[in-house]
Amino acid sequence: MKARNRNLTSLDEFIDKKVGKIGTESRELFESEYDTYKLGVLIQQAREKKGLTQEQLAKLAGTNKSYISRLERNLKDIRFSTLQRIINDGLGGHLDISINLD
Amino acid sequence: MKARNRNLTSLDEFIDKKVGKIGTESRELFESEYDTYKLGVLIQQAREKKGLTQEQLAKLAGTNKSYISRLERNLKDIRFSTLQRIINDGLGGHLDISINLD
DNA sequence: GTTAAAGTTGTCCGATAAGACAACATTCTT
DNA sequence: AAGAATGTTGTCTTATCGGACAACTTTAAC
Repeated sequence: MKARNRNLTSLDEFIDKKVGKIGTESRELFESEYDTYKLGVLIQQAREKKGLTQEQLAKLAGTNKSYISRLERNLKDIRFSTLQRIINDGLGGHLDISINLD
Repeated sequence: MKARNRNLTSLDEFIDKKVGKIGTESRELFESEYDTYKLGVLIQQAREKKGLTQEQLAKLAGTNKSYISRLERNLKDIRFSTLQRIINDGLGGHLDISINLD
């Protein structure tokens, strides 16, 4: 969501107006909330691709379905190890991370 | 580190012997510890690329140098939000994550 | 070799992630 | 439409992350 591709879209302009320009505090908050939101969507998509229910995934990952539900929709924060456990043990997948210094 | 590329290397065989085969509990522990280790190295490399000291990075990220030191060498776990804050505010970069379902 | 800068480690403590489990809501099946 | 499966939400509790700051160690500069 950061200013990585230069061609302005109407969505970017909309967000600029709605939550503030990049760099402002309100925008930073929005960005980080959006990132955790994305994480939830990512997990949900992977789970559905695997054909698992939240309860099945929870069992495999050693947690419970209420946690998975919160993770997918309204989670505030998550530990790196928890994320890994869910992806490795639960989804049988692998988490790839990289740092992009723009 | 997971069995993603198929050509066996002597390092893989060494790890198999040393900490156990993939799937065993001891190996799982090793893998996750290795992943957090990698994360620390990733941060350190990015920091050095930016020409920052631990203290400078800490200031930018709103933490202190002792935490950065631990993050880079012997951290057990980290919150997603903390990792983001360090990369965004501290390094002026962006964290890219994706789930690889093998 | 001395001094300063940079990095490491110990310890305390407040904030919060995450497990547990029940109650409720939504969606699916027949 | 009823019942079952799946998903959501409230709340309590425990474990631990992360901030603070001091003391110590290592590295760099002169």
